[in-house]
Amino acid sequence: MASSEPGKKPRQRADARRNRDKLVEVAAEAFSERGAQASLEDIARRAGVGIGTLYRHFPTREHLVEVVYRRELERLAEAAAELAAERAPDLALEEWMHRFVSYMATKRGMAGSLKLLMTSNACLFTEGSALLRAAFGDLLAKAIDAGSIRGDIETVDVLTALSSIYSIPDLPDWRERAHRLIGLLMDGLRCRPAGDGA
Amino acid sequence: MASSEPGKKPRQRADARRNRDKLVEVAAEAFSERGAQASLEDIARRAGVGIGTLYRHFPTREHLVEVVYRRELERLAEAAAELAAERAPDLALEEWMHRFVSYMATKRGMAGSLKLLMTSNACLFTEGSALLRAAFGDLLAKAIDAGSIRGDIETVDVLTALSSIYSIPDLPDWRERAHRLIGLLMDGLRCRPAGDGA
DNA sequence: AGATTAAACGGAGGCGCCTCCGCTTATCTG
DNA sequence: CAGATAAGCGGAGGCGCCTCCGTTTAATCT
Repeated sequence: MASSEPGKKPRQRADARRNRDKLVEVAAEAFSERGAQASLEDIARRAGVGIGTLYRHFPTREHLVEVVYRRELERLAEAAAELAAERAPDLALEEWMHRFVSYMATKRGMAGSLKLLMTSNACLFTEGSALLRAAFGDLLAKAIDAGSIRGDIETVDVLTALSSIYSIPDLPDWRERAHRLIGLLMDGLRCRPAGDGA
Repeated sequence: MASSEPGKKPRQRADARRNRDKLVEVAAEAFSERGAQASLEDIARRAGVGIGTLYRHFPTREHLVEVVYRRELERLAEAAAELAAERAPDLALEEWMHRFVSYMATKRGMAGSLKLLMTSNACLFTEGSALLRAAFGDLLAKAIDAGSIRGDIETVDVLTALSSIYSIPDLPDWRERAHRLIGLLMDGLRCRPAGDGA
């Protein structure tokens, strides 16, 4: 009855795990640069495995897309802590917002395949995105504590601003625009010596 | 300046029209028996034309599906008049309802491709289906006038009944069930000599 | 009728999807 | 370490999608 142990480890070969990881990594790249309809055969090729291996690990395109999506989300959340540790609070916040937009771009590309989560642009910080909420809230709080940005700011306000930024209709230069807008947003948030408007 | 005439007839070759018609006919068959993802190459083959010809007439699968759908709808509406002319009013009504269910089955098969019209099962008698409404209303009125079915019936009531019939979840024997239910519905509608229940 | 012309044809070819199954190899056992 | 065993691999093969372009042919002109 050794098979009924709670910490189940029936067997997973090392090469299998390696291939799986490599596939996810390559797929993330492929999806972000060619959209969710990127060729699966191409992904397999770039990962250095046979197409059969890809299909064994991910029975459908949607399986693969979902795994990639989740991984990106977790990475983004982790990045917040790293950035907070190695940069000035306001710069950490800014950099994180840029990454957030890039992430949204990827997610956007996968929208067709992901029937989930994307129904409206309002539900972005629900569900699995509680992680993102927390990450963002931390960065913002740190920046306020450090006095690098204005204190009269609610987390929700900035989230709303971000929402409208990534909700820009799919123009060709979507990413550029979004990043520029983040620059503007940061300028608005930052504390300035003093000054009067005109 | 002969080209600016209002009744434009720039040119359409006879064989082109013939091929197009044949394709629609074959496609209707294919879609109804294999769903909307029936092989386009197979349709072309069965129609006796090259795949290139199919794609010239219908640039995307959706184009073809839509044309087929509209044709079926028109046919169904026309059938009402024919049936009314050649059968007893109650039998005409019954037969028409059976055809209606078959039509819905086809439409159901194409649901994936038709983003339109199918959003909810409530909107079935809107838009282009005004034709169907009219056709059905006529048949029902004739049957009531002739005294073959009960007079205390509203068009809307029977439509509602039909709606619930074709809305049966996709069980394997979906069509059978639906047709049996129509039999029941007709029994209920028909006038009977007299009689007391138990 | 014969010549002319462009509308229309058709299918080869390139690509992607997905399945199937014979071969490899990591892991376990003695 | 050798042998056993099944987890895992991979790519050929069959199918469908769609494009492209050389060939056919209906319609028109003389």
